[in-house]
Amino acid sequence: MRIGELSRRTGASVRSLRYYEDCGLIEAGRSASGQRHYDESAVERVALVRQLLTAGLGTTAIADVLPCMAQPESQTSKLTERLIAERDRIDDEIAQRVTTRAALDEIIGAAPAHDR
Amino acid sequence: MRIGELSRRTGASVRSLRYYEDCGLIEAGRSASGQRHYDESAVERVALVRQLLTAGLGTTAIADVLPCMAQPESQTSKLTERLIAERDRIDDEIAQRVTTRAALDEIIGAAPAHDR
DNA sequence: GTAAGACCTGACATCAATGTGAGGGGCAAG
DNA sequence: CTTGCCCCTCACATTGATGTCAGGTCTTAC
Repeated sequence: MRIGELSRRTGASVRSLRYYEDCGLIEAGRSASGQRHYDESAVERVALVRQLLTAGLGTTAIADVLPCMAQPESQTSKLTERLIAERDRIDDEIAQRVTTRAALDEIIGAAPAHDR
Repeated sequence: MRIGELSRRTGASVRSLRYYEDCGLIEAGRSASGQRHYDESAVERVALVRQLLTAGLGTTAIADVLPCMAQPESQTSKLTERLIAERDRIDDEIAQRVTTRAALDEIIGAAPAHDR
């Protein structure tokens, strides 16, 4: 499939897909005329990239950890360290948000009942 | 206290403190010569601002919800809506991160034991 | 009063992901 | 062959919080 279809099927803009490629997050074959073409697996791959992006990973972090997620056998201890570091960072973010969420919730609870 | 001390006591850079003021998140008195001075309560206030920032709220959202947090009686139904919207957004972020965290954790679990 | 250090404003720089526009090919249907 | 739509690259713009630099003023201790 070409980039427009991949965009439609993943929800990522064409611009973003090209950007992900620049960052080494996805790969594309090229037709003789230079147009990108993707196989089916790209859809899932892009979904994974987007999940990690919205989880707060940067593109370089994703570039590091993606190989392990695609092929577990590629996992080195260096990469495992990286995975652990990112997991721990996510843990911190979760903890921070849980705390703040509770604070907001308490204030909301103090509002007149009909506002909730 | 002046801005340098507030910076030291909160961990926020001087630059950031001025920015928070521009955004209406903190207030400062001014000496005759124009220097900002803060009272003790500013320390806590800045801490709250930073907590909300790291929870992913933008400065305008913080400007909206801060008044409620400082004085619950200032809460209008408009503001309550805003609080609920932000809480729900945080909920989404938490859910997203929990999912991703689990995925990372599973991959980490597949690594050779001595790497963990 | 002078030097050091803290403060002031204003403006430009940074990072990351994405938007947007220009200018130019590619390809399928009529 | 032309029309319309998709694609290409390059490059500049955007958003938000923060860094950084410049040129000038204030405060404090000597």
